Order: sequence, then structure tokens, then C-alpha cells
Amino acid sequence: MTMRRLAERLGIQAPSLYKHFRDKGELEEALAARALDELGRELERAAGLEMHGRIYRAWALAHPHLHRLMAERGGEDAEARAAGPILAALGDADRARAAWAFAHGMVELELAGRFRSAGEVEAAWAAGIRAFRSASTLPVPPAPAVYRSFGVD
Amino acid sequence: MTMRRLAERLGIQAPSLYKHFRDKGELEEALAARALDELGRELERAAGLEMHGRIYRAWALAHPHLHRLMAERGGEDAEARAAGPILAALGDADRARAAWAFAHGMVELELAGRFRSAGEVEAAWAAGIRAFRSASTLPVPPAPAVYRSFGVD
DNA sequence: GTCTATAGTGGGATAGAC
DNA sequence: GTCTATCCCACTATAGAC
Repeated sequence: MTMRRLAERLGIQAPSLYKHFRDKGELEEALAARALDELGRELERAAGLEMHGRIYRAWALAHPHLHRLMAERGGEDAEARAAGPILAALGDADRARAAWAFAHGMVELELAGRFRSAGEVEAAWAAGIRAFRSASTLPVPPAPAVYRSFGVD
Repeated sequence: MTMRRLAERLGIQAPSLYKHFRDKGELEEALAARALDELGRELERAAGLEMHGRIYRAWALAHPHLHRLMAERGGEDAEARAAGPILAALGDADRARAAWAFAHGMVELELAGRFRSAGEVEAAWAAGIRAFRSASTLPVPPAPAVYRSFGVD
């Protein structure tokens, strides 16, 4: 994103932007805050880790520049709002931050073309979601026998 | 990383780089391949998800530019090597890719200063590692009661 | 609040001599 | 394989008129 291109899309000249923002950094911060807010609103509209993952991915792929901005410039207030739904779904701040990192990484890698197919992307999302959903606070995972005794796996 | 700065650090002039690489992209690819190879070698020296996480983070924080390059330019061959140890530890390609995304995201967010303290970073790493370690292939997680009946939780 | 014009910077890439 | 010299472009930011 450059000041010229942004101005062009707004139908004004680039220098006019500097009447509204001191410099590019200030403008980026404002954009990031709005983006976080918008994403937070989207996330609030659905429940469940799977849905949050799908919403996050769809929103980020639709706004790749904002996705990156959101990560590197963040107002703490807007961030808290966006993080709310995920925190509620995971119930643990550390796990929520880990899940955020996972989602952020997934999108960046997909945007960089690091997956061979859409199927591969979706399988990785599913595997990650499964991991965070089933993560317990156990220091050691239960032995496979535990699951088998309940007729699953 | 700019051609000028790289040349300066090598003690030569920028145009000389173009005798070795056609353009900046080709140079970046070569750097990314070397980086992936080096990281892969580091990872091979230890076993276990926790250790891999620690090694990945330490290496990436020591080479932030290479870390980003590695993600956006990747030779598939070098990537396969670096991914080997993690795949071996997780036993599943999709989960390994998800774990890669998690690690990548964690480092990017830490580099962007998105964590308030080192403790917060480490707690998120631990939560993520825990999640990927304990992830089962169950489509639906067992109810909490399952765990409680075994005296854990 | 918008414009035109422009200063100043940094960076990718090439030409051609040695 | 290295150098000097240079071109060309994209970008941020400011000055000053309307």
C-alpha cells in the first residue's frame, strides 16, 4: 500500500492525505484499528473454533494487506475486541494467543503460495483447529488406550 | 535487505552481486534455501516438540530476515528437509504444516512486538506445543467427563 | 480540504572500463 | 569479478496557491 495508490482509490491526490494524518504510520495505525474492529465484529457473529477459523481465513484472504497491517501495527484496544471471541472459545489467554499465531501463520503461508493445493490448506486448518480444540491442560496426553476404551478411534 | 546493504556487508559494491545472481529474486531464493537447510540441520540435532519449538524460535529471532524469506520464497527441496524432523515428531503431514504455521506466526508476532512480555511469549509457545502434542485424530473431542473419570483434569 | 509542483531519499538494475 | 558511473523508478513528505 502506498500513499499514492490509496489516494487514487479515494479519488483525491496523495498530498491531501497529509491533511488528515501526520504521516504514513499514523494512517496505518488507524487502518489497523479499523481492520481489527471489523474482523472482531465478524468473529462475534459465529461461535465455535471451526467457524472462527473459516471467518478469519476468508476475511484475511479478502484483505491481505490489512491482515499484515493488523499484525504489525496494533492498537491494544481494538486488538482486545477482536481477540474476545477466540478467548471465549478457548477459555485460556495463552492458548488464544497461540491460536492467533496459528491463524496468522496459516494465512501468511497461504498468501505466500506455500501450499500446493487448496485441499492441503484446508487439511492443515482442520488439523490446527483440532489441536487447539482438543488441547487440555494436561502435562501429558492420555494414552491411546483411553480413547479406544470408549469405542472411538 | 537491500542489494546495497548486502554488498556493503560483503565488502564489495552492489553491482558486483549481479555477476553472481541474475536479479534480487534469484539471490533471495538461494538465501532461503540455505536458511531452510541450516534450520533443518539445527532441528535434526534434537528430538521432541518442545525442543523443536525452542530451536525454531531461537534460530528465527537470530535471523529475522531469513525467517521471513524462508517463508515467502521456498525451494521445495530444502523445505522438505527442514520439515522432516517436525513431520517425524508429529507423524502427520497436515498437523506438521499446521505446527509450522503456528511457529511461523509466533515468531512474526513476537518480532512485531505483539507480546507484552517474554513470559507471555513463552506461555503461548507452551500452549501451542501442548495443543499439537496432544492433538488426536478424533473428529469430536471426548467430553470433559472422560478425563475426570480418570482422575486427571 | 483539495490541488500543483517539487524536494529528497532509497533502491533495483545496467553499461562499460579494468 | 570487481569497479565507477549512471539511469530510472517508486515512494514519503512539504510548500504554497485556490
